[in-house]
Amino acid sequence: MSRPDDHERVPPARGGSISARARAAASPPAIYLEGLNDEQRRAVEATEGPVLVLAGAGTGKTRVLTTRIAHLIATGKARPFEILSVTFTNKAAREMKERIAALIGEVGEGMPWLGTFHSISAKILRRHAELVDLRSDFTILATDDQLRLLKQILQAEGIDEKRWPPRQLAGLIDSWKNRGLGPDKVPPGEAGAFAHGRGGELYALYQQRLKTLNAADFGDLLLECLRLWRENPDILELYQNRFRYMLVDEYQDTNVAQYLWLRLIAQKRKNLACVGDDDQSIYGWRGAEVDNILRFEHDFPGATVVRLERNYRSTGHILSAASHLIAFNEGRLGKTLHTEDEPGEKVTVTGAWDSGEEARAIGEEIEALQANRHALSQIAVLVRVSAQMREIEDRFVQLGLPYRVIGGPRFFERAEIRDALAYLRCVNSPSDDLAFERIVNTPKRGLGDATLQILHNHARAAQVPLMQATRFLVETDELKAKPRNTLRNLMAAFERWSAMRETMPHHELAEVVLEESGYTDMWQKDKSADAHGRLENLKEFVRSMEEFPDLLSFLEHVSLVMERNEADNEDRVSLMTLHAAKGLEFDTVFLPGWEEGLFPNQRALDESGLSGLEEERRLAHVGLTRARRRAKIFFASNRRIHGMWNATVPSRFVDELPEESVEVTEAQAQFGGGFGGGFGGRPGGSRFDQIESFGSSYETPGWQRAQSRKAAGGFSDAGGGGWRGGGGRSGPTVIEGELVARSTGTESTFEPGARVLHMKFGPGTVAAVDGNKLTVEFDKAGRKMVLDSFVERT
DNA sequence: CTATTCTATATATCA
DNA sequence: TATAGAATAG
Repeated sequence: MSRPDDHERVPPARGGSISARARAAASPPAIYLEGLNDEQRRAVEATEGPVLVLAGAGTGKTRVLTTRIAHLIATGKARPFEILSVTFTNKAAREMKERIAALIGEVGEGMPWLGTFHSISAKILRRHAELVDLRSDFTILATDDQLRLLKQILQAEGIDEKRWPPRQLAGLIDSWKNRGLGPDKVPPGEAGAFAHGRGGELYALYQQRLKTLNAADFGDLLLECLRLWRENPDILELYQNRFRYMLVDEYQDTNVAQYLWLRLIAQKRKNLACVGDDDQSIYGWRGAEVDNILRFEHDFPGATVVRLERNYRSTGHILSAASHLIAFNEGRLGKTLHTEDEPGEKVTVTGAWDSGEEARAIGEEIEALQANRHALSQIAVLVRVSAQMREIEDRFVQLGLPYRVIGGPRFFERAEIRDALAYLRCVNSPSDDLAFERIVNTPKRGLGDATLQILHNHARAAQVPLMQATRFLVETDELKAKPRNTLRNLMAAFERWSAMRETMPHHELAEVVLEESGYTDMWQKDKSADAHGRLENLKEFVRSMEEFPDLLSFLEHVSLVMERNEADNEDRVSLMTLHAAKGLEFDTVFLPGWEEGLFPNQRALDESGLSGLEEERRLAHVGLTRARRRAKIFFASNRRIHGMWNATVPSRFVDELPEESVEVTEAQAQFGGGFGGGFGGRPGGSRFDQIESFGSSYETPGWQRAQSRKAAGGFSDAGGGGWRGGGGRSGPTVIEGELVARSTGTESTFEPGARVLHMKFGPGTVAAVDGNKLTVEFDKAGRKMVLDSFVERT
């Protein structure tokens, strides 16, 4: 993305250089300002001093941001390379570039300082790497490299990985880095929480390792940038002077490190404009500090605050539902969204018997919409946790509904891509130990722990990179004959490839390397389901290299900016998590799983209490405000959690919606009466008779049933194990009826107290019988629910 | 060293 | 229930 920009040496503009003035004069009077409402216009034109734009969902935030940049350039206040513009995702950065280009004509590389915090920091660090003990070709460590490194450190320190998982340490280090804390500044209490007080020490060791590897992890990009500026005031001043204007998108998502970063860089000119929405802060768990936005006026005295409250996206009912809900939060700056759009359809709340029925109902509603010529690409299903996706996907597959999952593992995080990358990193830099380790035995070459250990020992003893140690060792008899030959061949191959670099375009070289190393072969021989897809990914990987001039620039940027390019214009339903949906909008949005425990998520509540709840509520608000014309909420009364069925209760958020904007329906009339019916669950069934509207009230049978269950204490009182209590317990009759209906229908011949033998769990005593399901107290395995066909009488 | 069996674990995710 | 990673057997 960012090639070295050639504007660097142009002397800084002074008020209005001739060219800038000429440009300003040449452009017709501010066409780009047309169509903005008063507030938006104010946000664009308040160029001087600190500005906070509180932009509610759908109020034209991105438009303000891009117009503001266009305005700065068109009026000659700054040239493109004097504007620092920070976003959180590459996607946002890309979109912004496109929109600016559309406004003021092609800027292309002219906005070199528009990017993510990380890419901008990396760019700065590469220029001054030596000042923070790195070389300018340092590698950027992805999460899995980071974990491997930590694991090595834990092993070297003799710390039990079981008791102190590397992941946990990685999480801790991350959270310290998010708060701008170096190893020396870690609060003793927190450092003590890991491995008997060795947390801080391990953090320091990790940082030390990074330096010797000439590597930085994502957190370091920011942290080292901070250190660079703090320790070198002259360099700080350089950047303070260069950036005449600064803009930050999604300010509510900034963490402490990013806040400090901004504060340093904005200290001098103070032309910092932050755009954000405290009601859309949903990343507290990864270090975002809502406080940053709540404190803005305090941190930047004299700040101009502009509120954007006119929503251009959603209809009245949707907006009032979202506003009413979010008003239950206490820690907020307070905005009142309004629209001049018509009220539109009410938000629907639909209760379903279980998650399967919920998925069915969604599928059917989508088919109905489809029959009404609703574009599938304008429909989204937003879930709280990705585990919810499977059942919905299953349903879509059955119905033949085209869908796409948004989010999930990124292209460059896939194993095959990281492997391929590791090969290239080795070709590029023989001292890249992490890359070498990754691929020495991939594909399998018969090199195991033992061999690797020898390499490691020598490398450490001689203070040389692994590859160099290997080159030396294959000429000695330190190694057994077999691994020695294997390694010698591998080293020869790397030498060959390095030589080819001179004579061959880098993407062809990549092909050769993957072919000759046997890597492509490995996947071709693999006959698992996803092997084909992996080969496709590898092809795409090689193809994507063509977009870069050479291997070096490719490597330098993949870790930060490579994304799966989904040039998919097909008409499909989108399925994603609520988090992934931020910033998107759809005509129709389905919101399944509004149940206590799932949403608001129990874990969020347990770990963060009230602030956790408020973040969950903001997430609900984000979900609702993604919808332009239709928002459809669902909850199920029974859901499987970690494979165990649980009775669930509608989310409190459902109760926080304004009654006048909500319509309550029932997914399946069959169970509406509660008792008696419900046997013989017919799959499919007719399409519309199941979704009955009982008018806009909270008085449908299902609703009341759900409420009474809620009042009765819900699943938490049901013994924790869902239905396992069966016979003995006084669980809701309906549940048992349903359970029997789901089973083969034959009543088990076992009775409580019978001794049985299970093929897996061994001997046990039947505690309860429920249809053909038994609850057995096993002598060894404990209490489990099993099908009677899996045990025999003893 | 590799293949199999076993066991622990399960919010969200950006760079 | 599903999966990833570790222990164990071959």
